[in-house]
Amino acid sequence: MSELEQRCTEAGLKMTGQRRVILKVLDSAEDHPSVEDVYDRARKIDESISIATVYRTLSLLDELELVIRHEFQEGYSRYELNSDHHHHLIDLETGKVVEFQNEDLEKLKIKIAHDLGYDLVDHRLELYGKRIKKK
Amino acid sequence: MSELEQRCTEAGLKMTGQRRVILKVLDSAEDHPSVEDVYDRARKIDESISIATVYRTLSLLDELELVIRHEFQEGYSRYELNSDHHHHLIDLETGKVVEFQNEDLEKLKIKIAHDLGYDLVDHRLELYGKRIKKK
DNA sequence: GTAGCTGCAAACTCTTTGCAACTCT
DNA sequence: AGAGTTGCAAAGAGTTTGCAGCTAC
Repeated sequence: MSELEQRCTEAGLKMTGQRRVILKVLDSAEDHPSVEDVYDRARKIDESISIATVYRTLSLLDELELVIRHEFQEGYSRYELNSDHHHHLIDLETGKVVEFQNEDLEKLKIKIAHDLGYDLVDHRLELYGKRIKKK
Repeated sequence: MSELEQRCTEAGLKMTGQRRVILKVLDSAEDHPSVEDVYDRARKIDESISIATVYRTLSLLDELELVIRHEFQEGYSRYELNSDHHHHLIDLETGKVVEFQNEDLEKLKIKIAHDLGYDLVDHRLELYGKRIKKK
């Protein structure tokens, strides 16, 4: 039983075949798949999975914070496993998503919120850029 | 003719009654109204405006960059006039939106993108927080 | 006069949900 | 056995669009 499956079981979820497949898809994803993506990949393993189950499972995983739901400005959601904290730079020409971390940024965010009289609970930072062309 | 109307005319838009009303609503908004909000406020001035026109007008204004379209994590869009550059902190308890600017942040964003090999074209930063309670 | 704009209703996209059947535990 | 889960299809929310008539220029 994978660590992910274990965490689901601990949270009280029944470990069904469909869930196992979806978790596997997420675990082996190296990108930030949309619901459609997860659905397509899951179907390659088990033809019978329905998209409603994918939606329901992803929602549950989001509630358990095992997964992070992103809404890059595309009109739908993308998901990724919740591991190390990081941000995203979206390549406007290719749609590629580059992950990054920055310590200064983390500190600055907290400071800004604090200066405004708030405790930072959550945040969202996305950069949208174009690759610098080498001459 | 307001400055906003003028900028629309210059961009080649016909200045219809509906557009004038919508621009007025945006111009006098002190918040970040949703499409519904704009629609409701516009209807108070002109009963006959349809929501399709509000959607179409806001899209146009967004293309012209006269307006900024936000998608805070709510499942719909909010708009504001595009004036000075700033970011938003959303109060998780009240939904209130606090605007802020931060020079260090601006520099840092550009630097991060550049270090990753990208020219920063656009970005999105939102903080979600809870007001610090005074004792 | 005519290109562009409007209201209306239908269509679209993404997501959620009611329900009866099924399946983990 | 029974609560939780599933697939299906229908419904929802927000947004877009085709069309015939209207209007600013």
